[in-house]
Amino acid sequence: MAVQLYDTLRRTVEPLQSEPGEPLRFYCCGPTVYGPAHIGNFRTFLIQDTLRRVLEVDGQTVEHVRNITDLDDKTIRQSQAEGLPLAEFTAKWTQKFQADCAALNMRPPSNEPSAVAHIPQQIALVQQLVDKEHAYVSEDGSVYFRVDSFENYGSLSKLKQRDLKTQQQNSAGERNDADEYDRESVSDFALWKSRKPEDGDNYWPSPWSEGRPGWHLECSAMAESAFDGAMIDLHGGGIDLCFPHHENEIAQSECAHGRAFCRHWFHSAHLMVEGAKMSKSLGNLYTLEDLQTKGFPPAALRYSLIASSYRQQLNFTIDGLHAARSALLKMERFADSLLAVTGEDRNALATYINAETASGFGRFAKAWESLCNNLNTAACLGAIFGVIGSNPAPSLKAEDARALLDAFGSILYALGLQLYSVETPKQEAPDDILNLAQQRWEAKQARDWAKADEIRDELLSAGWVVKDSKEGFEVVPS
RNA sequence: GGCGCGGUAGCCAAGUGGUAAGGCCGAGGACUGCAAAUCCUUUAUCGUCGGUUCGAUUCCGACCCGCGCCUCCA
Repeated sequence: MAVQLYDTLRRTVEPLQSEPGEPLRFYCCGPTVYGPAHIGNFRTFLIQDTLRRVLEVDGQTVEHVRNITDLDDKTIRQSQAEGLPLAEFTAKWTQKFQADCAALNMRPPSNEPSAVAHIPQQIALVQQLVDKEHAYVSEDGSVYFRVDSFENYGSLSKLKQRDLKTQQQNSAGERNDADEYDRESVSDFALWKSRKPEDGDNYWPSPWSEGRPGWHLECSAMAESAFDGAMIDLHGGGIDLCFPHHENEIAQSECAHGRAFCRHWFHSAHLMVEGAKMSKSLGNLYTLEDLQTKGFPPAALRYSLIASSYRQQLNFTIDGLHAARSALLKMERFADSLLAVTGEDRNALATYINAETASGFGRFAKAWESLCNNLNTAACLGAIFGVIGSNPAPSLKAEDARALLDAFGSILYALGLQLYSVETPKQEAPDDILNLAQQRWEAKQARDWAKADEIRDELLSAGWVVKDSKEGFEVVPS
């Protein structure tokens, strides 16, 4: 079954396949590196990573490009606030972003181009647009794209040009006053921004003025450069980028090159936090680090963020994170039961987690088909737990257990879920607690239940729970 | 106003024209001296009102409610 995915442009679910013999060229609008990425950012990037993994399991070669936006108002402003050169500042946050991605078990993209490293390409692109009169130079040396010159403008977001032209108020009812007064139309957008005092040292020479490229232009130029001029097969991003960012990318690239920019558009919905829009002022803007500090493993966050439909808004909650963690533990027990049959230890699971399936998906066929069907991760997880619920391990021969682990491993690879990473770290109890627990154990051995229970209550009020087994006991934080 | 997403059990969440996957939590049971852990069992008629149909949660229409985007926010 071919991988199918909803296409924002055509508004239908379409098969996803590259040209014969070509890799599937997948471009994602990456993060703006002016601070730590939040879980909303990661939802989008995790969905993209998951799709890329599904395509790999499907046997496709994916050229995954995700840019780093290191040149825009926010990076400039924030670097200056911290008194750091832009490059040093963005390098710091780029590294943090990459570390977070690794913690979330995201595959590194094939290529992570940076905007600052593509200034010449961007200038060349602007030049083409100026030459073809799709762009014009203003008095201060800025260059704007002439939206009127591109008939298809608005086709992705289905916004009619006349709506855009007449729409001079924003959603708050305020006038959209441009801070530039030299645009021909309010819907025109900047390709090149002439240098302003607040830009500091962050300007580059160009045929029009010293300045810097506009944000929309960066992606067009980087995509063109990364794919060596070939058309993008699949372009992803958060739903908010649909308009105007992607609309503008299309306009720039198609006007410059006279051919289609991208075949298939992939947008993921935003997330809410505890029922409210995520924002700093509400204090509900989580980063990966925030959640790790609260004791949640990255794998639980990954599970939580990919477990529901990517096209639907996700309401992120701490409860949901607990549920994700419990669900992962359930998967671990399932893996344990299979490894017990093959006679392997937990370390062996890693050998099963890869894009290949030697013997097909077997019992996990439904789980795999769900992923192929518009990345239905929720149905996939449901199918996985369907298999787990009727765990066949006890009746399997070792070779069958290995085949099942092979299929399970490929599904886990596609979802990017890491098992055996969600245990609460063992916390060594202090000596006095251990002493008490030892006394309780002795009382228990002497069948002095009253005393044993008394000590257990004492431990509990000190914050420790005793867990007995046949061989002995352990104490864990309550 | 334009474009888009959604309203399914306590929470999260799939799905189909023929009487609703799954996860979490809760409850009951097994196990245990009692617990914990684990295992088993268990919880809905799908926003409202009409229509089409032998039959609709699933198709059509209307309505109500929540949310997102509408110029640089993933």
